[in-house]
Parts: sequence; C-alpha cells; structure tokens
Amino acid sequence: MRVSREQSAENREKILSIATRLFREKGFDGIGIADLMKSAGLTHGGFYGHFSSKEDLIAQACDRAVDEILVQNQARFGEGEGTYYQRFIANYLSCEHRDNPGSGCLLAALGTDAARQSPLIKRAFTQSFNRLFASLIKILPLKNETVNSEVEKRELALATLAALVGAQVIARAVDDPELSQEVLQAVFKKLH
Amino acid sequence: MRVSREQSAENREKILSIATRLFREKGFDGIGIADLMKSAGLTHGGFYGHFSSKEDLIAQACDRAVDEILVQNQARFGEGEGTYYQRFIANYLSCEHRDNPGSGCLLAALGTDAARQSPLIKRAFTQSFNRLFASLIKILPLKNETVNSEVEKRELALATLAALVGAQVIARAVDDPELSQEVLQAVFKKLH
DNA sequence: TAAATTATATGACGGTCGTCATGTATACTG
DNA sequence: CAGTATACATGACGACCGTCATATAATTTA
Repeated sequence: MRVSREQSAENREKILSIATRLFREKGFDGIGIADLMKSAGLTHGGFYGHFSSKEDLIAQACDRAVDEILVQNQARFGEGEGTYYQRFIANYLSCEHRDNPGSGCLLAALGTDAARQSPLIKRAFTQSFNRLFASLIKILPLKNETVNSEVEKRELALATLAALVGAQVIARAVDDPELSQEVLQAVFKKLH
Repeated sequence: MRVSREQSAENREKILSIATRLFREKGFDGIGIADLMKSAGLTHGGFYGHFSSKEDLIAQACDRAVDEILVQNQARFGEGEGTYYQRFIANYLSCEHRDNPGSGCLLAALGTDAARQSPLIKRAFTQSFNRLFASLIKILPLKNETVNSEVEKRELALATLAALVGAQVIARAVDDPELSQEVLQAVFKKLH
C-alpha cells in the first residue's frame, strides 16, 4: 500500500526521531532495523526506501541528537535563575539527564561506542561534538582578571566538556546510587 | 582431545586475558564467543567448560582489566619524574593510552556500554571503578592550606576521574587528530 | 595396565542481524 | 480517467549470535 508524499515524509521523520532516541538508550548495536521500524509503526522492509543503510541512519541520528539538545537548551535559557552557563551545567549534571539518556547528550550516551564505529559515523560524531563545543564556548564564564584569548576559551570549554561527559558516563555505569550522585555533585562543585 | 590440568588452567587464563583485551577494543557486543576462542587457539564449544556464560566472562574480565591497570601503574611508579599523581595523569592522558584501549582504562573503553549491561555486569563494573577510585585517592596531591577531609578527598578524586575519563572518551570518539590532542592537553593543564 | 575422568572438538539448535527482490496497492501525473 | 511512479509489506537470503548435546581422546587415578 502506498501513502501520500506528505505521509512518507512524516514516516521518514518518525523513523529518524525514534532512532535518535533508541540509539542513545540501547546503543548502536542494541536496536535493530526491524524493531526500530516496528516502533515507528512500520515493517522492516520499508526502511531502505528512506535510508541507504543502518550506517547512514546512525550518521543522520547523530546530527539530529545535537539538534534536539541545542533546541532544548535554547528553550531552557529563557527561564530559571543564574547565567546560561550555570543552568547548562546544572542541567547536564542533573539526575534527570542521567536517567534519561534517550533525550540527553550524545557523548554521554554513545561516547565509547562511537570510538569503534566506521569513519563515516565518526565524522558525523565529530561534527556533532564541534557544534556542542561551539555552543558551550559562547556561554563560558569569563574571569575578568585573565586575558581569555580564543585558545584559552577553547581550553576551558574542552576541559569543562570532558568533566561533564566523564561525570555522566561514570554516574550511569555504576550501580551504586549514592556513588552515582556523588560523582555528579563533585563535578558540579568544581565547575560552579 | 584432552589436555593436562595445567594446560587447561593455562587455556582458561588465556581466554580471560584475551577477552579482557578484546572487549575493550571491540565492545562487549563486538566480539563473539567463537572469534574469542579462535583468538585463544581453541574452538567455541570448549568455552562453557571454563565460564558459565558470556555474561560471566564479562564480569570476570572487568575485574581482570583493573588488575592489569593497577599492576601497570605499580610498575611505572618506580621510574620517571614527578609525583605518583603527576605520572598517573600524564600516562592516563597520553596518546599511547588513547590509541591502545585494549590495554587501557575500562571506563574509557566501555563506560557508555556498561550503563546498558545487566545488573551482574554493572556490579562488577562498579567494583572495578571503586578499586581505581581508591588507588587514586592514595596519590592525590594534597594542598596544605585546606583541611583535606575524607569527603573532600573523595570529591577531588571523583572530579579528577570524571575529567580523565571524559577526556579519553572524547579524544577517541572524534576523528580530528588535532582536536583529539587538544582535549587531552586541556584536561592535563587543568589537573596538573 | 585398566578404568574413570574430563578438556576440548564437532556440529547443531533457535534466534537475530542487515539487506534486498518481489509483489501490491495507492497517490500522483498527464 | 488511464497510466505511471512509488511507499510499503512480505518473505527470504546468508551470516552471525549464545548455548548445548554428544563424541573423542588423552590424562589421571586405582
């Protein structure tokens, strides 16, 4: 049975949207094309009308994941207390973020998996990282007493990102709830 | 064909040793029992004489990986310049570590994968983390002006570990060599 | 030396994976 | 309204997965 052009575009959108969440929740190898399509209300055969391969889908999903994060941050910036930077790290290091990898940071959810993927996927991953990196640089807290050259800003942003990502990776990997929270809190204190 | 008790123990040891490396290189799902046994010079059927399941092997491999790291560090502590702490972070953030996940830190190699594993594996992972955590606390640089209570030492060690792990996760995930090195260097400056 | 034990090899099981050829029904196009 | 294009469903493929039953052969034990 054939559907309208419009419906087809919606289906494609839905597949990509669901994949972006499921990959982060289950890992690149943790979700198959058949289950993915079933989650979208379709059967597995139709997949290749929308994407050339699973690899193709993964690459597009990496892009999409960062789109979502940046939009989420943009929305959150209108409300709440403190500077953009303070809200950003507080949200990143929250238990909500830890417990919902499917809608969270790509690096914290799939960082170590990405290192083992094909060049095409690593390229997409790198571009996604650079977009997040660039958006963090813009909201960095600048200390007045230092020069804050471009190089120094990059350094600070990279070290901050590393601490954020590492904190969530550890917080999610351990099965001790207290230890998990302790990691998030320790990094929060350091960055605040 | 049957082998001697001694040979059997050696075979078991070899399987575990190779698994400990291959899991870190290829991921828990990236290496199968058959290929693993082939790497050990055996066939897949003999596996279940040594381990009750793949899950069992993974749990033991997590333990083993930290054994190796701690022994490596112990050996390195006899040589080189600077304090134990300085040598530890310099080694952790080195390009050699980045380019050899198979003999490196468990968290940096399998952190995001671990978050999705069974409770049994997460338990083993947590214990491994705690061992690494404890060994880092012992060599922390203590500033004289502060109290350095146990809680503060834990905080410092956790924040340090997060930064180290995050740095390697990012450095391995991106395909831009300059960016990769920049991350390692930025965190190194922060921790030094 | 003879018997019992056991480490490994062989081969198969059901299940899942990514991929694709084919069929079909419907939306577009002229 | 007729003809074409195409989005999806169906079902199959070869390969791989973890697991296990059985057979074999060599060590260990008596």
